[in-house]
Amino acid sequence: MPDRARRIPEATVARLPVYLRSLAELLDEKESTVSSERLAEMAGVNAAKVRKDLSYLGSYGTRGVGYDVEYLLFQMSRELGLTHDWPVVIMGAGNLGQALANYGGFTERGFPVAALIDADPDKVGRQYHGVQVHHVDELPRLAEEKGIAIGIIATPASAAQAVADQLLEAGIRSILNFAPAVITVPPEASLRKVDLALELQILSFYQQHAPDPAR
Amino acid sequence: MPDRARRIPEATVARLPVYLRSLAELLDEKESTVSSERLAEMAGVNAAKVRKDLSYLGSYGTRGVGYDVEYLLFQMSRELGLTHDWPVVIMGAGNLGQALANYGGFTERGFPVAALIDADPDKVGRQYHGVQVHHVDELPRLAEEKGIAIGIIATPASAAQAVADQLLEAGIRSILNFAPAVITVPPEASLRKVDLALELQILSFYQQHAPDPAR
DNA sequence: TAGTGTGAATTTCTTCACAGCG
DNA sequence: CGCTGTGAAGAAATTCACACTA
Repeated sequence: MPDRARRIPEATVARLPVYLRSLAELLDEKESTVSSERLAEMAGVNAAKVRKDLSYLGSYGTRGVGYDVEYLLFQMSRELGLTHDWPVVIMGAGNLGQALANYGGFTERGFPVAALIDADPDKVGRQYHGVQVHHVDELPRLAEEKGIAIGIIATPASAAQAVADQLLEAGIRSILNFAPAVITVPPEASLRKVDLALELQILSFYQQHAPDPAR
Repeated sequence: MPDRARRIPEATVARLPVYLRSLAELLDEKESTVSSERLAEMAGVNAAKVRKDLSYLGSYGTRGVGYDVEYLLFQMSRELGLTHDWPVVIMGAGNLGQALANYGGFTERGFPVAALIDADPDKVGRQYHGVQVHHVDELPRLAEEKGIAIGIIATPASAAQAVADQLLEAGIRSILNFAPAVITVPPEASLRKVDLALELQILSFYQQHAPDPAR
């Protein structure tokens, strides 16, 4: 266990990718250094938080100057494990699964879609955006062969837990769940969820409780 | 300002939709009451949290018995502002915008897609899944006429802030941002974000730091 | 001198534990 | 007696404020 002295708080981990994106922009603009203040503005947080967050990675700044963009970008990529690609598998070749396979953003950011999986024999063998649809039974083999470490659940809610179990069974312990269902995984696995309707419902709450109930 | 005595904490608001979904399931199964323990299990949290969260809505439980499923469902819907539909507009009729328009889950949960908006004249006038594409200039009129209160940003990152400003300009103060960019809105507006690649990067971090670095 | 790094203070969120009620 | 509702304790996250140094 890497129980390192300075474990990085969850809230910080969730912000690192935002900083990373900001740094990539700065590199594009040929900026060689950046202050916590500037980075905070770009990331939409405050400067104290940036400094605290970055301090968990190590002392990579220079007092009176700021942070070296390229060096910080490298250190952060390393910490996030983004120095190599992570092939992903998408479970469910329905509307959402197809859309995700079709979405270039994953591959572009180092998460190539290695396979789509569906239980429907009619879909198996097809291709979407160059990604082959396989049967569930192939999952363990594919996971092994293609070194898949992350599974994306894009099935109906009713199938989500079973599909999560199949992923775990195949040795895939990082799961991103798009199905509107609560799924549980053992503590050694990681689970993130994206629930579109839920986000809208949260907005609805604040809309409902807005000072001036516009409309 | 509704500075009511018991403001509901943000963390609680974010969980209410999960409880709501669980309650809907229970209603389906003809369960008339539910304990905090059972609800906690369904929502993937612990019972103390459920009770604390529900207590912000009022004292809707019965000691020794639990919560009346139907009554709690109603009170929660009301609090979340889900007793009526909230028409939404999707900004950007590209891959993602089309996929979202095509995704039935929104309408089904009370967020009908009233319009797609795109700047590209070639796309204006088309329909996707029965949703008409309009030009940006039409936004203020559409917002007014259709009572749109929520805007979904599905444009490239480079356009996201400008599009957010257009939404605010049109009186739409609740925004769900899918573009991989930080956008800022005035304090009276609400903003939620969904960033797919970011979620994968967070998973990558934990994968990287996993006890047994499977693969 | 400008801007980092970080203890300390503050706020927010979670969990505990039990009084109190149906 | 069982389960809610909630003060109080505890943990996590945020913000403050300033010593320190390149």
